[in-house]
Amino acid sequence: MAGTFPPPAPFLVTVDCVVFGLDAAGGDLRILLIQRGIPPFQGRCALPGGFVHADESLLDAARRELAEETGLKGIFLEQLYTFGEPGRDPRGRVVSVAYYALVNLDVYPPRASTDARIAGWFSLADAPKLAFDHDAILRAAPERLKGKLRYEPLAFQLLPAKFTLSQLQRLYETVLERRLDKRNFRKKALALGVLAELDETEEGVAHRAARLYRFDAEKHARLRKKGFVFEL
Amino acid sequence: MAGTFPPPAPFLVTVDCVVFGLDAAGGDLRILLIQRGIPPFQGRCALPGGFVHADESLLDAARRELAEETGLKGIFLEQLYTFGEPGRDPRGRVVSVAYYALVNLDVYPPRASTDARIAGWFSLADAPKLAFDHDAILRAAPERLKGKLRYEPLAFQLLPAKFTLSQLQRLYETVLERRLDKRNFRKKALALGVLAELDETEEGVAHRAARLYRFDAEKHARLRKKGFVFEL
DNA sequence: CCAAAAGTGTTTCACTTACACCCATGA
DNA sequence: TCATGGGTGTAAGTGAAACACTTTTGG
Repeated sequence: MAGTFPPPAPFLVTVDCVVFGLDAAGGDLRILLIQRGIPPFQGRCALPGGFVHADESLLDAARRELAEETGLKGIFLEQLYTFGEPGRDPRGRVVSVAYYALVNLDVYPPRASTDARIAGWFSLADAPKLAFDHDAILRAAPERLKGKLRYEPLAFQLLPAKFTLSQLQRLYETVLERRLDKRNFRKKALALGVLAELDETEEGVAHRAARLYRFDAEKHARLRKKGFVFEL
Repeated sequence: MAGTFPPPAPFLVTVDCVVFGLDAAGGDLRILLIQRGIPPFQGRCALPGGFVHADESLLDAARRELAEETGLKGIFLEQLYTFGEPGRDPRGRVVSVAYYALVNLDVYPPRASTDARIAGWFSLADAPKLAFDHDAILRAAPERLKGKLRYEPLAFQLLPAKFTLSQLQRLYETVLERRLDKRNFRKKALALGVLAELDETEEGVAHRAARLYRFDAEKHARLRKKGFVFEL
């Protein structure tokens, strides 16, 4: 590069994804890990991800790697943070742009299609030690989720399309790590005006069936344009 | 890289800094731009920044570039977002990790020390068209600042060490783009318990001199450990 | 004495919190 | 009939918002 000294150093760029999934009961937030099929760290657990290709955007790369390594497509994906300490990757100077993804476990049973094996869904508490500096990436993600859940309708990415208010509440309790009052939560949730009540109830439960709701994304988009801020 | 196909693409990595500065009156938030001394976009305005060296962290690179191009040292610096669209830089595939910085204009009159010239402090409204995709980076920064100012004591990075409550209020009004009630603001600010009242007043004003305060960072750190969350 | 900003309390309203019982269902 | 979670209202308290005048200082 004319005029620059020292000359720019060559880098490799990867994307890595922290994929959050909610179990059916809604009481446990899990992370999807893969097991590396190739060195370095062969056999170790890691976040799904890989090198960004020459002609694709960072987001496209994250989408592609997620599809290749986990089979997940079309799910919520947002940039989290970029990690670039020298020495974080033995293959050389590698910068990793981390993303976090949200998915409902029921709808998308993941399956790998490349040489990375799905290791499975892990609770944050009992995730194994990961390859590279993926532990640090993993720790950063729940903080972001915690912060965003309050002010953006991210919860509906983790729930099935039709859900009960109790499921929604359990999700908030799980992510925010505190108990919420049932009556107050329901009042506030319904007052938002973006939950559509369905003429259906859940099935196959051994107690009174709960009413189902869906998130009205169109209504939310309309309200947002008028200055409305989702807050729960 | 054994086992990867196609082989990882080579990238260059830059850091770019959106430097916010507050004018003395406190009513205008400005951005520091430099004028590029070398191609590409020679002569155009741009954000201060440059290539990350082989052996330095991203944050260190941001600090170094900021010092080289603007003379600013030891100021608040936090990662903002990473931009990596193919084609965003004519020199090749370049990923830019953007940072934002906060500085008080009085304390740090900036001066360049490399071939990048200081172009000056610009209001967001009348910033010129920038090199690369720096316009997009520039647009992202105030959003982040707006969000963080409410929940973290960032304001004190923009103000002088000793400031009046009116200055603080003007800053909040400027960044949040809405008027605040004077009595309510002062009540809330003082109730936080992290502002130390000084036995001094401002000088050289053509009206009643206001009491000066400073931010008590130690007290804030102590309170934070006990679960206190700054909120204004 | 005038202009300019500093400084100061109270009331109203909205929202948050705390709290307990009956209902519907399937096993 | 029992166990399980679904569903509901009210009262008290807390924090936010609205609001106007007097004080101090330098010019």
